[in-house]
Amino acid sequence: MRLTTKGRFAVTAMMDLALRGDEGPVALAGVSERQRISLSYLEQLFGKLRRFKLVDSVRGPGGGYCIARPLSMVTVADIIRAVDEPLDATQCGGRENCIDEHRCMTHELWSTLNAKMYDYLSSVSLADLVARQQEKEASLGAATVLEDRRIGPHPRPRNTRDKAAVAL
Amino acid sequence: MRLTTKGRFAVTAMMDLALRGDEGPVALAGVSERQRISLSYLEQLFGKLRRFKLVDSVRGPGGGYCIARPLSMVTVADIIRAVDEPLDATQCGGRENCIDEHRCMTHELWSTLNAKMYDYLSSVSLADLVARQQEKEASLGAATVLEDRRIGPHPRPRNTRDKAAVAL
DNA sequence: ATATAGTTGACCGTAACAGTAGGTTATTTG
DNA sequence: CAAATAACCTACTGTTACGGTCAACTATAT
Repeated sequence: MRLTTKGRFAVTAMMDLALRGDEGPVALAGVSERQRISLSYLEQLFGKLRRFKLVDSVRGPGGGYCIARPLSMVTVADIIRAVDEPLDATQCGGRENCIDEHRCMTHELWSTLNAKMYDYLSSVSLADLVARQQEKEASLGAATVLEDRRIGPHPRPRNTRDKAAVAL
Repeated sequence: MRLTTKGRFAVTAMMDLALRGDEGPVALAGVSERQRISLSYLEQLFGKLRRFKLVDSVRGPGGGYCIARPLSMVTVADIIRAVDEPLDATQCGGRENCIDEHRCMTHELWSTLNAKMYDYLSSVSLADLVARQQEKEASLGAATVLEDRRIGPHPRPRNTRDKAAVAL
């Protein structure tokens, strides 16, 4: 399991979707500006997330992405696996540094570590992250963090019931 | 905490040292052949390990490296920290993707993961790995894994009491 | 004196990451 | 229908780190 900003970006973007998922599809342009992530880069990441069935896409005006399952069924491990393709680059995949047919002396060490990381990231779902985030916002009394930062007129399409940009 | 083959190589090499540490300094040339790791690469790694005081070096014929502390006082985390310099590249170090002065929504997620990885790797010492390895060898009845694979004549210097190449 | 072996620094090819740019296709709205 | 929107796709860039090589140097033991 590899850990890079790629995976972090993906989790952050999925969080953004989760927090405003009930307003219909979320456009990447919005995610890009709120989370300060390059739009084209997001498009690449969401291409992968879509191929892994973690999100559904809606094309055309008012379109965007929706999370494809209940938030409690999407774990951080799922997201990272989707974008950071080679899941277990951490281990010598049988060959490579493993001597002869014996497993290398440290083989178990790495596979155990891998499992521990995977266990943790699998234990955290988007629902958990959303709950944690809302808790934080409530205690701060501030809705600023997730405000819409778009500069232009960019009128929200359709479902903008302007339920306040705050939360779920 | 980054995980790469660099760290794996370093741990493997330290294991090699640990397993024959009582025969005096261990030359990198031997480690290189036994563990199939490029000598020059090992030299780089051990330069770092030495600067982090994890090993002591002895120059000249019969020289090599010794582990600088009791095996139980050297953890895998120590080794990885020494060679994979930027310890916590996993987190946004305060800036970078963290929005405004607020910590980004996923900040805690990553720092918790980091702590979990660190906890595990800190809980495993070279003494543990050595014990595990000897157990494995005993049950296999095979001493082949750690045999000296040098091809040339390369006579062992000094302390070669030929205590059998097997173990501690 | 000579061979050994650690020490240092420069260098190289590859691959992955992070990001950019341009285009195409589908869908909604006026 | 036409125009705007936004997903989709491909190719390309610049940077970084990894994995590894090479050559020169210094200290030490025989």
